[in-house]
Amino acid sequence: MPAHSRRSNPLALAVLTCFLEKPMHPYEVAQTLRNRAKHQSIRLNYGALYGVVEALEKHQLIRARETVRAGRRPERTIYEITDAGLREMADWLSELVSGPVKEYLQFEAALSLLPALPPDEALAGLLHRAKTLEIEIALFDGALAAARAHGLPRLFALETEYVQVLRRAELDYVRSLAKDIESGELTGMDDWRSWYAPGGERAELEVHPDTGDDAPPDRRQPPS
Amino acid sequence: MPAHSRRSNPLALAVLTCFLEKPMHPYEVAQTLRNRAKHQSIRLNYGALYGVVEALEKHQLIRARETVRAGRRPERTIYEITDAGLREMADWLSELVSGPVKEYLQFEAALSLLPALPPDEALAGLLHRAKTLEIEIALFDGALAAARAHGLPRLFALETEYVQVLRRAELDYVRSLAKDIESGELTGMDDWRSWYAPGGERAELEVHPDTGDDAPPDRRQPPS
DNA sequence: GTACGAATACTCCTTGACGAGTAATCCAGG
DNA sequence: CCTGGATTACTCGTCAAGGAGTATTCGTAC
Repeated sequence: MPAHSRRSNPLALAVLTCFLEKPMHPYEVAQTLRNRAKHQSIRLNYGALYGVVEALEKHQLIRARETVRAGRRPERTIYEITDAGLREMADWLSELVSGPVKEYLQFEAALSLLPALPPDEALAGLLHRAKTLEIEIALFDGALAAARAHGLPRLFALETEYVQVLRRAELDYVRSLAKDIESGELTGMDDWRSWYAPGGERAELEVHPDTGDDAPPDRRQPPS
Repeated sequence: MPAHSRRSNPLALAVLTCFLEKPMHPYEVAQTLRNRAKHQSIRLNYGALYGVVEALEKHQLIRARETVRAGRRPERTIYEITDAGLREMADWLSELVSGPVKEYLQFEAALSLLPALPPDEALAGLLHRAKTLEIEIALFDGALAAARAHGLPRLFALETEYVQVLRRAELDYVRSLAKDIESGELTGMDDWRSWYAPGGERAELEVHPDTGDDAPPDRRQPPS
C-alpha cells in the first residue's frame, strides 16, 4: 500500500508512459509496447497487463474514460492518465535512473555456487558461455546497425546499447576467469581440485571460511 | 511440472548444494547460506525457503531423513539429497554457467523509457547514478580486499568480482551517455528537447518509428 | 458463400514470492 | 527465581505473475 509497493513492477511504469501519449485501452497499450520492442526490456504478458491496469486505476493514477464496443467483441475500456499518475511516473522513472538497485542475476548465483561443480565442468561451461556471448554480441551489433540505417535515432536504442556494454564486460570477465582456472592461477584451485579427486568427496564447501560480518554492507537500495 | 519449471528459483539450487555437504534441517540451510553471504547473490527469505524445500521433496530431489525435537520446539525435519537431486544440481548449475539467460534489469527498462523524462531531469539522474556507482565500486573493492586479507580464496568471491565488473562497465556507459546528452551529440536530442519546450507537449514518443521486425531475434534462452 | 487459419482481445486459475506474525527457548540482570 | 528482550524456527495469508484457454472477428482462397 505504501507508495513504493506499486513500484515493484516496471510494467506499470511503461503503461503510464503509454497513457502519457494518449488515452488507450489496455490491449492497445500492449500493441504499442510490442511495436516499440519494449518487451525486450520489460517483462510483458497479458495476465500481468490487465492486473497492472486495474491496480493503477485503484491508485487513481489512471482513470477510465469510456467503454466502447465494436461488434459483439468484449468491450474495451479506454483509460487516461491523471495528474497524480503524471507525477508518479516522473518520480518513479527519475528514481530508476538515478539510483542503482540490487538485481539478482542468475550468473551471479551460478558463480557463487561454482565450487559445487567439478573444475573441468565449470571450465567447459565458462568456455561455452564465452562462445554464446560472442554470438549474441554480434547479433545485437547487427540489429543496432540495422536500426540506425533504418533511421531510428540513437535515443531510442539506449537500452540495447546498455545491455551490449554489459555483455561485453561479462565476456571479458568470463574469458579471464577461464584463463585463471586453466592456468591454476586462481586462489583456491588446489582445494577445489582435491575435493573432486578420486577418494575425497568430503565436506565440499565447508573448508571455506565463513565471511561473517566482513561482508560488504547490505545495500539493496542505496541512499537516494 | 516439466523439468525446467522448478529451475525458475535459484534458491532451490543453493539449497541443493547445501544438502550436498551434509544432511540438514531447513533452518540450518538458511544459516549456512547467510553465513556465507550467499543472500547477496541469491534471493533468500523464510517464506520462500520452506516452500522450496517442500517442492524439492515432492520432486524426490531430497528426502526426509529424520525429525528431531529439542524440548517443546517445533520439530525440525532433516533432509538429505538423493541421487536424482545430485544429478539435477550438477545439470542445472552447469546450464546456468554455460548459457546466458535474458535478465530484465530495472535500468534497462528506465533507459528504454528515458524519453518520457525531460532531458535535463534525465541528465541529472544519470549524473547522480554515476556518483552512486563510484561509491558502490569503492565499497566493494574494499570488501574484496578485506576478504582477501582475511584469507578467503578468490574462488569464493567470484560473484562479487563479477558484479563489480558489471558496475564498472555501467559507470563507463552512464558517463559517456551523460556526456553525449550534455553536448547534444546524441541523435534524437533535438526532438527530445522540443517535446518539453514550452508549447509542444504533444505526441511524446509517437514520432519514433516503430522498429517492427527489424528488432533483434527473441533469444531468451540461447541454444545450448 | 463458406471454410479455415491467423490475429484480436481478453479471462481465469494455478504457482509461488513475500514478509509479518508467532511460539518456543535462551540468556542476562535484578 | 523470575522477568524481559533477543534469537530460533517456523506458519500463514495475501497478492501478484504467468500462461494456457476461449471467444470473436478478419482475411483469403476455393
